[in-house]
Amino acid sequence: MCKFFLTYANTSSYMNNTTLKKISEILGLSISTISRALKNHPDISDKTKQRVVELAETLDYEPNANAINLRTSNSKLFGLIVPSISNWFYNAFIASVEEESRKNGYSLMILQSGDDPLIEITNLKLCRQNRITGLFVCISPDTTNIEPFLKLKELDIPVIFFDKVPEINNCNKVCVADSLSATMAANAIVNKKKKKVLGIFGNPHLLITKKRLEAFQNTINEKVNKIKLITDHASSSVEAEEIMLRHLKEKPDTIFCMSDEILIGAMKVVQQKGLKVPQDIAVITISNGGAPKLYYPEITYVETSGHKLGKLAFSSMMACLGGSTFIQELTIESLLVEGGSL
Amino acid sequence: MCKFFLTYANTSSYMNNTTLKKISEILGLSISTISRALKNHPDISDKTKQRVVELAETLDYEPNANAINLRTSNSKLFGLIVPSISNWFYNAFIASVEEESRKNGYSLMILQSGDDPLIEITNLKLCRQNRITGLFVCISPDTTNIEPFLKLKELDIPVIFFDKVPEINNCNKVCVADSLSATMAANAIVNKKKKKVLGIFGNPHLLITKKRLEAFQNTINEKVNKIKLITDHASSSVEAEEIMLRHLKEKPDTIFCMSDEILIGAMKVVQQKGLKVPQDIAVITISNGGAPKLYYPEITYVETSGHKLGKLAFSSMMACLGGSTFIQELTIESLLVEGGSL
DNA sequence: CTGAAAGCGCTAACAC
DNA sequence: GTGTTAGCGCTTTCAG
Repeated sequence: MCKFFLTYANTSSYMNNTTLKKISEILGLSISTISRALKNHPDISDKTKQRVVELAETLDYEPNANAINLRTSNSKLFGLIVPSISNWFYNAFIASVEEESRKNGYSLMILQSGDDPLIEITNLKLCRQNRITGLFVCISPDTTNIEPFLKLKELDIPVIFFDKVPEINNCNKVCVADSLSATMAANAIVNKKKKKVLGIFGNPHLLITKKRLEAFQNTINEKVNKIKLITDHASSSVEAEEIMLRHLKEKPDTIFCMSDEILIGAMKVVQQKGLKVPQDIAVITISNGGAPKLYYPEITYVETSGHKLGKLAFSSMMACLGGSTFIQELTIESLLVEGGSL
Repeated sequence: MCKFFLTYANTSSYMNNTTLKKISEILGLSISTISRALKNHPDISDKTKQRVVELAETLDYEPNANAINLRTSNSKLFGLIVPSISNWFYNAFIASVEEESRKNGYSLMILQSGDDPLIEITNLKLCRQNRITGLFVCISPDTTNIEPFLKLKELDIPVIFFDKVPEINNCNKVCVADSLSATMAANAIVNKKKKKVLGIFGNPHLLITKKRLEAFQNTINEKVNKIKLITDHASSSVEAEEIMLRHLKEKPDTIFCMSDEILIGAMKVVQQKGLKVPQDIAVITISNGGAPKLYYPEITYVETSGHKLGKLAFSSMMACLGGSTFIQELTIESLLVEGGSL
């Protein structure tokens, strides 16, 4: 006991943490016995277990994750790198991955890159230094070199690319159905017998934009061109607002927005001009579901669910961890959610 | 060299990570020399440093954070527990804290409680197990027992409560100016000579609601009651919508919303009824700034900035870490941001 | 059923 | 300038 109190008095502030050693000294047992007792190992007698568990609780013992990771080389920690968490879609994705992680005994280290490739690399280093078990990553549009990410595979750390994925083949990707979503939106417009559509798309350099634009155009145009289609590109809500304002003179009867960001810009103009939706102008968008519910009537949208994508990414991760070396490119289905805007 | 390759071949997959030992074996130097060289220690000769750094880069060395933390008892890791990241205000707060953390060489572990006290405790344990250096926490409304959080102080881990803080005194808190914000909004309404105000407030059990309601009422009423004030409570956007619909018959000329959530509900009704803002009805809200910009005209709001609060929380944390034992209750100033809605 | 001992990767006296 | 050594807290053979 004397030794115990001596140790106790000696410790620096940080050392107030209870350790196996401390418990073992108080109980007069070995460290390994304490360790086993706390994990409910069959070798240990029930009486011993009880004594140990009791004291551990009294002393508010929490295992040192660093020591465990160091010893076992199994951090039970996932990394998640995303351009920004201030986004409905990524919010939903993260919430979903986090929930699954927690349920499966993993923690999640969430890092934002702010669409800066340099910060992205810093974040990646951080993940590596913390010896993450696996990585979920959505690369920024300006990321040209994905080598650092692929290097993780040499270390047997699975990498699941999500949403914005590299254009190479030998990696795991989970995506929303870009082409299909745009096609579904286009079909919904066709079915409503619309005549003149303004399609506002995102940054033309992004793969997602190219895919959605192409699919949308094709679907609209293959209907023996009875529908007039105007398309334009906006990289922000404010740009979308300007574009909307400019093209309104051409009297479109329907607006298609490629994303929430664009929808928000377009809807400001709808409010500004006092347009009635859908009488004066019909609106349809592609969305995770947050933005369309801001308006009256609620906007009809093709749902690309961040939540579902998160679940998919997680199961893909678990498959990799389970030993699957099968490279997968997975896509979640989209769904038309009818509001009153079309 | 033989030994090196043997080791290499032997290692399990995870062990592909380069370690100081591996470098030391290849270079025929001791581990400590490598360690020093990599930290640019003055004792080490420039030639040695160069050789070491070069090989480390070739081998893609990343220090093992777990080993360092274990050894130094300094994790350079902050924990952040928040009800939800799907929220403009918390988004801004987190982004701000994360940025500051990164700039100061810390990482951030973001955890969501989903307003569930049980998950909150799980998250807290996780933080402790990872031996965080400090904690930022916004408690959920249902959290009754804050003892576990205060216990961190015994371990010399600073805790900064933010936004939703406990009602006790001996802890560090950073908050937005609840009463003042409501007062400012009320004054803005008074200055515009409005006659009949509908104030929609949040969940009546929350401290934030009580404070804002009281300040708002007092300010409106002290103007020799020329202004008629109707107040009601909504716990969600949908409820706000219903309340708005119900009270519209009483013909208020101004709507005050306590939060983004409520604003969104109220604005759906404005759209539904085709009301002109501010001619038919004026609107003012308290917000971080995201939601008011969704509408045309943009909504006038009293800004309670998540970004500023994050900065404040961080500096408060650094003060604690710097040895300050001074318990602080800090508040950020609010600011009236004029849109066109009042 | 319990203990002793080695070692995960790293840092920091302390030697020389 | 460089090496030796001990030890952070934990798991896990191997012995008894």
